[in-house]
Amino acid sequence: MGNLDTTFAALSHGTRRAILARLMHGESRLSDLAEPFNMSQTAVSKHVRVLSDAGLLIVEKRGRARHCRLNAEPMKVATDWLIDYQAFWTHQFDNLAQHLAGEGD
Amino acid sequence: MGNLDTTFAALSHGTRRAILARLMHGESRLSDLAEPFNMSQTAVSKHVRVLSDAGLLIVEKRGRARHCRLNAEPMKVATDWLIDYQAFWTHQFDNLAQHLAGEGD
DNA sequence: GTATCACTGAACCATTTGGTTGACAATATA
DNA sequence: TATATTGTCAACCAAATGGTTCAGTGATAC
Repeated sequence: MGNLDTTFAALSHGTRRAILARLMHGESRLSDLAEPFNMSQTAVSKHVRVLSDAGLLIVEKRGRARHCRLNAEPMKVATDWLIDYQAFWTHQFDNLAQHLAGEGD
Repeated sequence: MGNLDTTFAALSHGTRRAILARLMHGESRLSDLAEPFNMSQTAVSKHVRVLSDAGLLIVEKRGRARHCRLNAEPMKVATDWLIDYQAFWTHQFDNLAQHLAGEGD
């Protein structure tokens, strides 16, 4: 749990990103999360499991319901990794790359 | 190509992230990319294909070699998506969530 | 022209993923 | 107690993923 592999893998599915987006508005029960999706509750439950394993949300058993809430911490780690490439998407990454290559490793 | 699904999926494998990291230092031939990895060149070629399909690198045929160079643009899109959650990992995302939930959707 | 290098494509394989259904467990309600 | 709600677990399935090997293609070097 919590490594870049599992974080990025968890984020690579639209349904799971939609679940996270929903949880930005506040915590939600699993059945409420499942309602808008055109799939079985079991399927949504599996997606929640993937997100939970990745540490992106926290499930709390309360009565017979499971309440999910966002835990964005792993996203920070993922973002930190991506940010290293910022220079390459902002401007002349092409030149920079050639420059670095020219300087010898 | 270029959607969040394929971008995050491409980033979810350590080998592929290592390839991208290597390309930060400048472009590289496929065989040079493959060298440090303990797997066949075919396997690396497949990873490069995944990255290429995701738009994260550009392959240019030059003579008999394939030269790969970084294209970080899709990372910006992924980062933009992640940044929306920044408030939830910086401070009291818990309180914020409860506040938003309390305010009614 | 022939051999070598760099790479792709096809076939294969094991594992994972994303979905289904049906049975069950646990909790709340009537 | 009986019943409905909430969710999990197990079994199953098709498709995708990540790797292999072997054969072939196209460009370079000798």
